[in-house]
Amino acid sequence: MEINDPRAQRSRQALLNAGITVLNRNANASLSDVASEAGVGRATLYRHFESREQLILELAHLSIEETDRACAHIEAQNLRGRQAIEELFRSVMPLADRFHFLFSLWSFVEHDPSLAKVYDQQLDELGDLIAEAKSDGDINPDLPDDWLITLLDSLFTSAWYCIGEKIVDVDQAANLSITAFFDGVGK
Amino acid sequence: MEINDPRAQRSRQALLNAGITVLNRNANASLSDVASEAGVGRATLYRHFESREQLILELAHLSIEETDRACAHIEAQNLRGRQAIEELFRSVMPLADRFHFLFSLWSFVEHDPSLAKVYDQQLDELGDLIAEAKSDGDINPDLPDDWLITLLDSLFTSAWYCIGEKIVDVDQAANLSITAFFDGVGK
DNA sequence: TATTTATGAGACAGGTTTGTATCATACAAG
DNA sequence: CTTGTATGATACAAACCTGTCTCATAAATA
Repeated sequence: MEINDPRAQRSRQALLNAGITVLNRNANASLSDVASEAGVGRATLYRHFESREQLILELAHLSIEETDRACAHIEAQNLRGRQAIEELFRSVMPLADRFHFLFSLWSFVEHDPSLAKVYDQQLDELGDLIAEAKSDGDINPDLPDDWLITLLDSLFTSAWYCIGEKIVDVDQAANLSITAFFDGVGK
Repeated sequence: MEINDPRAQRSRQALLNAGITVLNRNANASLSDVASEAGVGRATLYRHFESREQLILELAHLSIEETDRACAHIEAQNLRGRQAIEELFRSVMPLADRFHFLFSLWSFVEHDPSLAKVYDQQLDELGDLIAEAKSDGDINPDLPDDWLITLLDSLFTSAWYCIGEKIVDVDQAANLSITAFFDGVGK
């Protein structure tokens, strides 16, 4: 398999995109579904990915790295507290499908060491942001960190759902989520 | 099948509980998983439920009715606006697994007419509560109703997850969710 | 105690999914 | 144009799930 061959590159990219789309819709979808969504034969999928497990692992790696890249500028610009978390919403919202993919398939991939390492690092950074926001007075310090992280995650999940249902667009979703997180829906 | 036979009652109840537990964990779990979680043979499951579809439908009915019963007192006491929604959180929180079950398996059961009827009614009542809260000044009227409903659902999902992980208990989860919904996590 | 009946274990057929292999074809590169 | 190779189609075995059936056993009932 020549990785420079344009045919192989096309197939591979189509398969990765289809994998995110199809497995997000149904975590137990068959590889036939993935291949046909990608517009390639099922055999071609197996030429590019050893097994179902390997495909999912590779998708998880891509998703987590993509999320990493999207958030890199937050640290680079030394943002902190509420401002950093607002930027987190705006940066990750367009990648909500990647994020959701990771969450719904986590049980499949949590035991992969290299993946766990990157994920734990992201979780640590999120914990740092929350700690900063608490000490800056942007977040109520009485609230459990784990609950706040779960809340953030569920805000992304619901925002992504609303984007998919065309209830809101990506920018609206980010703004609504930010307001809901910090200020609630009360007047 | 004698419905008064204590053996049959035990098996049936164990299967219903296991169904909620297992299908909540994985909507595509096999009936072997359900049966073994219930501690009964797979054949016994088929003696109580015609098919996989029938089991899911019955679980959905039970869940929606249970939710209905838990919320009945809200209307009976003529609560409205924020007070009603707070009571909704407190009443439904102990049933969060039922609620979550309905949400994740909705595509399986949405075409069942009798179920859709009860569900639409619950959705209408939730819409009424939101409208009242908006006109009472308890909810920002600019926010889309569909987004608010999705947000409520995701708050239940994350609360239920935190309860399962022993991060908070049911009462804490209700209080945290209420505060997060109306006032956000800001100080 | 004797009878009824729900159950567990297991066999079975039909369907789907996974992963491998083969072969003709179409595309890329020299 | 000619060679190399990624692909689609297809066949295949092994595994798994579903739904049905049978039979010996254990629990409920009388």
